[in-house]
Amino acid sequence: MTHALIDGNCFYGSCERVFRPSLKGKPIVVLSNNDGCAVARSDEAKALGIKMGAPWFEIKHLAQSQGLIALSSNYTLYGDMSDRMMQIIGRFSPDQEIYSIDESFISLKGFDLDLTAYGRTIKETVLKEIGIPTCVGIGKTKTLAKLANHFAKKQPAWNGVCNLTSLTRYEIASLMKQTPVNEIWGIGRQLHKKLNDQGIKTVFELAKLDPVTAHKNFNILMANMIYELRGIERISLETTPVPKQEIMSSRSFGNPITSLTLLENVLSELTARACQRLRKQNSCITKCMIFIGTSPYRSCPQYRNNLMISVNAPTNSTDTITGLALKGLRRIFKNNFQYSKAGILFVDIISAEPVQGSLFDDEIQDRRSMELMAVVDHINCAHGKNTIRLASAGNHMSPDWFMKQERKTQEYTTNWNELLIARA
DNA sequence: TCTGGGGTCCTAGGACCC
DNA sequence: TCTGGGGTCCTAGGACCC
Repeated sequence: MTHALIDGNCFYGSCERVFRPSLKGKPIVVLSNNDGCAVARSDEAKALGIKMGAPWFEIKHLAQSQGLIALSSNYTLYGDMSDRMMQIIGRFSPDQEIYSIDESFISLKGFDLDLTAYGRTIKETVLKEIGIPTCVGIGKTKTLAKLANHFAKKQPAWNGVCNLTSLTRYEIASLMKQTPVNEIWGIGRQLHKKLNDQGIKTVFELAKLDPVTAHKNFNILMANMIYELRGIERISLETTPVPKQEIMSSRSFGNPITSLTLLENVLSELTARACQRLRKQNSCITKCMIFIGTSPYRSCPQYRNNLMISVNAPTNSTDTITGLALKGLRRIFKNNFQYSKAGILFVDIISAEPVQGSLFDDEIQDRRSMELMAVVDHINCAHGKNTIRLASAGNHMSPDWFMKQERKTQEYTTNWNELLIARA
């Protein structure tokens, strides 16, 4: 097997730069919701020492002193740019896995050509067609492709394309000896510490470990990582999207909420969003969890609670689920707290196809509800989200309304009113 | 003043069964 | 004083990813 991993460099920042070329060459960061912390950094911003996830209030001073530019996140824009990028990449292989908003694996199995040159062509095509710079990593397994991508990004000599399959064993070993073990896909903070305690500091040292012992000392994931580093495939390419086993819709609020009514509005809309995603993958739920909480970062009285709710018969109806969610909310809501977060989590997701009705279920009602939801989704898709919603979601009340987004750019590609128009 | 939102997989331990 | 062995299912929590 041979895989390539293509990922967008500073993807969110690059999307912004496509529409505002003046941002090129400047230190920019894209902030999370509520303008909370940096979730994307340009090379220039990294050079200023800004870490991933750095809170904005801690790096704000760099705007004055170093010309750092911060933008609120514009997920509609990034989602659309991602779709376009993935489509372009998909032309280069019959098998593609879209791993995240900015990363895609493709299979290069059986490709009898110069893979390094092929990687370069992919990179150049994406740049030419949508203006997003990427890096390409090629390896025998997904883990090796990830590692190659890391080299392509970190070491300028590769020019953005690193093909491990073109190197000798000794060359690969030498690269692995220079690479700290935590650069591996799947080694986070805790595992890094544990491995370090055992004297395993480099990728090379990890690859040398006995997978069976590693399974005992850690878990199966660690064993798989070692096999993958040795070129033995353990993680396969997922070319067809698998239905989600969990769906979460939650928000933190820039300005805390104290009133039950407002919290009901928020939860109602979050539930509607989650239900829409549920129907999109043609699933139902039998259980869900709602949660609310104050901010642990504020020095106000703290309260956090959640409630697991069971549904009578499997459903994906916004109407039914919202009713249950709001009823649950009233049970866990307490007065006199400053709520900073709310959300709903769907667990126990099952296919919508052969729904087993409960004894007490009115089947006709259920079918009508499904039809109603299909119409709602259709209208919201054609005329913009939130065109139709439940009355409990309130009038023009959206969770995003409570979000701080002071630096957001326009939806250049998905909103007629915000298209970029060249002036003569 | 100010710290995101969305996921996955694995393991341990409890409840329950025979 | 003594308290099986084996199995399943479920849940909570930890670790990781982007």
